[in-house]
Amino acid sequence: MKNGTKWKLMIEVHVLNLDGIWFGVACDQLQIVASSFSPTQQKTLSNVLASIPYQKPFQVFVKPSDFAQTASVCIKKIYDGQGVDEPLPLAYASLPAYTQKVLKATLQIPLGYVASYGAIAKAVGGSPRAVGNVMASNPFAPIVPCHRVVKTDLKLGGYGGGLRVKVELLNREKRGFSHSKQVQVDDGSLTVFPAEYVLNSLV
DNA sequence: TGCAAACCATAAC
DNA sequence: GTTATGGTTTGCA
Repeated sequence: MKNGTKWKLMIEVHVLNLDGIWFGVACDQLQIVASSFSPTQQKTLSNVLASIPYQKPFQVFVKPSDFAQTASVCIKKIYDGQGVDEPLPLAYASLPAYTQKVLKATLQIPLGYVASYGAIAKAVGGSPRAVGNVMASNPFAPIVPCHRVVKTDLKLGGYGGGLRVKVELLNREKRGFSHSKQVQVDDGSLTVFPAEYVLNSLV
């Protein structure tokens, strides 16, 4: 734990169960390093550990720090379809530049809306396939709302946490919007569609 | 519809 | 370096 003269930055890993879902978050004192959720504690924990992008000592706490507590509550709110008022500080720095761009663009998709892989690719550069890759390895689920990214034909596409969860999240987030709109991302704009478009096409 | 090829950033070797 | 791998898209039959 100690490295000679001073403390290393410690990563704290915390899991909690809310409504039968295990939420996990890894953070240091300043920002979230990784997050995940799944039906089992073990899977959540291993997901989070696998997502920690660099080797640092970490510790699993039973009693979370204030920051970890706040982060967990935010994740739960997101899972409930409520969204959060304040953006959570995420540790992007260690991720590849393109990954950062895609994640940031994904964060711009408003609650209740979805965007396509292709549209994101257009906005940030690269190809839809590459965007899909970033989503697949999204270390900040569900904080970065990769569940709001779908195929061009408004079919679901895939989801790391399982398609059932993706549908569930979109169902909770839907707000009865009826028109697509444009949102600004980094250096382009992104067309987003109401979540209903996707949910309605499921039946 | 369904298939095949192009797409392109990463991770793994 | 090189290769394999996708949460996709598009075009063509």
